[in-house]
Amino acid sequence: MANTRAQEIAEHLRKNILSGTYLPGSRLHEETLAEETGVSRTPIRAALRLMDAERLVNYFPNKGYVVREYSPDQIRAAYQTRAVLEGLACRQAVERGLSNSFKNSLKKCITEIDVMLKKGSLHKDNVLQWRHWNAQFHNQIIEASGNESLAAAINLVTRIPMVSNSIIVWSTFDVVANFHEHHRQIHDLLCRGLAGRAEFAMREHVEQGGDFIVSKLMEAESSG
Amino acid sequence: MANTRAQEIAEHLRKNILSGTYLPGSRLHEETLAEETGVSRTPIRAALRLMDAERLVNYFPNKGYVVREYSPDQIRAAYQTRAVLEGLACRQAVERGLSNSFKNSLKKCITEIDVMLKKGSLHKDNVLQWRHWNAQFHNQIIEASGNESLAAAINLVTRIPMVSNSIIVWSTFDVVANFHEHHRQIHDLLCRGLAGRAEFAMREHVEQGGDFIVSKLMEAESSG
DNA sequence: ATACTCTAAATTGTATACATTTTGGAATAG
DNA sequence: CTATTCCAAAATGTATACAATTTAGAGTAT
Repeated sequence: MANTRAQEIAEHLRKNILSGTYLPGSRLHEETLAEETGVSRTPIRAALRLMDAERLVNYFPNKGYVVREYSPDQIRAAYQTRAVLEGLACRQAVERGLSNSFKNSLKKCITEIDVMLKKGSLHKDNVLQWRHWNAQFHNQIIEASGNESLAAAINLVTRIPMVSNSIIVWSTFDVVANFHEHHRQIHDLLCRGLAGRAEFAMREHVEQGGDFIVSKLMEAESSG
Repeated sequence: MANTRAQEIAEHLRKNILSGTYLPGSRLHEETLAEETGVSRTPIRAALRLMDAERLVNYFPNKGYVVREYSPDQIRAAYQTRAVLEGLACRQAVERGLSNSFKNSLKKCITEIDVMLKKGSLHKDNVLQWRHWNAQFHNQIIEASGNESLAAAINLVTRIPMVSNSIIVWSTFDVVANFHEHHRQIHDLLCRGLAGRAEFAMREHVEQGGDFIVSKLMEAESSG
């Protein structure tokens, strides 16, 4: 895993763009980044090109790179796209046949969150954990589909500056509990081999996630 | 549109990889490419990074770039992914509302191919035209969906070395005629506002395209 | 004041030189 | 003959110098 500098820089940029350290619309100045990270412009430029291909920044030839901005409509559209893709992941995972180790591994994602929710509220410290097990749940299904193109497409579509990693919006307990029920249902449908129902349950799950995020963003926009 | 050298090189590579001039599995040597194109390694490397992000090549750190190889299973998976995505494009295009100019423009893609097929056989010279109007049909629907993420995901998934641009396999008249009927049906469903049926008609259309390509590839593999 | 031109600074794009890593084969030991 | 070690050649990764383009602001004319 001894990567090249450019890849480390790419990881650095990805993280800071997704988390909002580099805000949407802000310019990414090559020399500044080079000084910040202690390398020359060469690997910086290589990393920036990757960010462009990953749709995290906009590239304007001879002008530079700007962190990509998403309107609420665009975010909604991205979630709708993700919804059909993750639905497909469920269907193909079933069609391919689920191993017992997969079923157990997926079950763990649910029981871990069970523990957190048992208290009736979600502690600040648990949010990171919740994000971990939530991501695990989704990623394991995607991997179980055995469809590389699908995985790549989902990656492309889910990484949105300042949204993907936004922690705050998920703090509403009721919503988290509701999504947790979705996961439980999806797990059940998968294990019972009900490919079609699992597909659409996942679709709806992701669509609701998108609805929630967009509504939260609109809220924040109008108030602050 | 006055692009940078790196972008020109990227276009050059993309074209040659998709068309099979650079065969899957073959190594892309930086200095050789630099000599071929008459530029230094710098823009070559920039372009190669893009090819990596577009999944047209595999990048092995400190080793180099190799044109990506797809197994029949992977190609099938890519088509299945594309199928749900283009299905979504149909649904969203309807939900968004179709302009008259769009309907006519889409209709033209059908009538143009009508002319070609009227003779009962497909001339060699027409194949390029057919590919043009076929691509137009699909792209117009994608554009009409107004979903940028969706368009990006489809681009990612449809560009497969030596397959996307393979002309030969589409030369079977009956198959082309059948797909043409699909287009006619999809156009009709779209214009009648039947979003759900259009979604699944397109899904099935693309899936059948995948079936055909994979079967042709297997054929060619076992014979040659 | 406004709009325009022109120039210098700033920024990105490319070429080249150098550093690091990988590769391949000769030499050698078993 | 096989396997191993080691070194030189080749290829990729990075830094730096230079070219081309864009940007910003002073100066000027209307």
